[in-house]
Amino acid sequence: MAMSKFQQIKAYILNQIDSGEWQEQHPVPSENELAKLFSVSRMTSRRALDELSQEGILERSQGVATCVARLKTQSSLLEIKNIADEIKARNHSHLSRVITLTEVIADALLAEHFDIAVGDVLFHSRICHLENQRPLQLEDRYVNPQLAPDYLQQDFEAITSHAYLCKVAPLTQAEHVVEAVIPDSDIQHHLHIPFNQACLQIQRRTWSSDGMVSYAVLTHPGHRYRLGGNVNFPSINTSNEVKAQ
Amino acid sequence: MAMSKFQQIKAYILNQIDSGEWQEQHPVPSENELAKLFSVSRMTSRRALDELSQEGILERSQGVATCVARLKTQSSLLEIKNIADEIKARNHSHLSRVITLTEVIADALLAEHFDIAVGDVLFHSRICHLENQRPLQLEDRYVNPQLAPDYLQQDFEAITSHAYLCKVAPLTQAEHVVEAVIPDSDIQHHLHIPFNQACLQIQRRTWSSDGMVSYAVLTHPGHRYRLGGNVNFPSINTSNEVKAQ
DNA sequence: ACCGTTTGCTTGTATATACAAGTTAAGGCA
DNA sequence: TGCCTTAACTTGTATATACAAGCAAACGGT
Repeated sequence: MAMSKFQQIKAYILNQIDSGEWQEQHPVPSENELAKLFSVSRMTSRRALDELSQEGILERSQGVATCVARLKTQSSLLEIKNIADEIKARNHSHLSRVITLTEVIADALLAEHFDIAVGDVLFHSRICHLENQRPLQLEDRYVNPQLAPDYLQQDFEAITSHAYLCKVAPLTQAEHVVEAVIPDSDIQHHLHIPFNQACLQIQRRTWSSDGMVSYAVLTHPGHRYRLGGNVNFPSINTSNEVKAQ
Repeated sequence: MAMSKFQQIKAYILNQIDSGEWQEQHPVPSENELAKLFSVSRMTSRRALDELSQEGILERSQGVATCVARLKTQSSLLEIKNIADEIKARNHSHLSRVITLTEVIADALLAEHFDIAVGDVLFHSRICHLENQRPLQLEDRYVNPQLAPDYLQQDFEAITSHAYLCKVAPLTQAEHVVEAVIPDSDIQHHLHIPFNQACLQIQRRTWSSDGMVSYAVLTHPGHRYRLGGNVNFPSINTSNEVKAQ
């Protein structure tokens, strides 16, 4: 593999965190300790810590220590594409559990969303996405059978439905609606949440060049999932002066 | 003052980009050139380039050069600037009702958000925004007194706090976090919502060139307010990766 | 003209060293 | 006890040096 030394140290640290050995706020070894442990110079161990802190995995504070950061489960709004990528980016394990995968008949609401007739056939999948064995998202997806005829034959525990759809019907546009809801008891059960827990729900409609591909309702436990975003304003922050402390 | 050397180099580069001197894809001086220019070691100039590339300002490619990155297409997604504009855009009446306008002492949470000490003074306003006489948003805003010393003397039923802050401390950056919550009884009361109604809550932090300006918590009744947006996908996320775990 | 090698740039990794700056806890004096 | 100094850590900045790895253009022989 020929991983460079600082990458080995990063991998080691991520491993400790991932395995639960080091919990949130747990102090990691200091630069000097890591340098000794791995027989490298301090600058090398430092680089590992620096990059991990940059990535939001660790938090450093001068004069004190470097600790495992509180995980914020944040995602930028622009990247609501793939929950699997998001989880993997946090170096956590991702599992998809297929709950339902079948044909359904469009009711009035679905017919309106897809702009089809009531009674037309759609594909439907209900998949629960788990991060480190804990439910993070319940994905209810309705798919246009014309654009993905083999949808029901896929193994969505091996490839995400999103990835599959991107393959067979490259998306050109998406629309999101975000709202706060208290989900029905069925969803509560799948997400392992208590009664009356608020949830963040994203309704996502996607189009390819050939028309609307899918309508997905993504429900997240409100207390764990955060949907964040940064907006930068045109003028670049030169940030030369002060910080008003 | 007393900016460290690598920060001076970063500022110099950002300046060149901001002034239009260096356009997209324009190569910036090499590590060695910068080192000579600023009379620093290569490791120091390198750090400036490294951080800027990490921040997405520059793109580096081994063996070739470091160039100004292509600007990313901005999201039109979170246009959460001004609830008053939004209501007026729907041709409805907008009213602000000031509930609280006072000094507060920073607790641990606020201190962390503002990066100040616990016990420092902040300004606080709680304002309820009504659409057609019905509550649509409860705005809890904490303001840096250094950047808006006259905040408490304003009449926020005549001008929105957002508009005032934009005037006295033009914003350069903002960060949003959206989540679903069940608010406390006080907020429930102000928003006229029943017990255990889910709400969409936006936490918004804004910066001007002189530092962080304000931290606002905007709470909306879940059943009425929706946060929507369109995202266009210029280049398609290949996302071919099958996860073999 | 074609093709491989060399040369000279670039960025990437790694080390040893030095001092500055921030925090905490132990120690000592009043 | 209470307060202050100091010592012993931590992270942050900066330097000089070395070699590895990637790329491209100049060079040279066929």
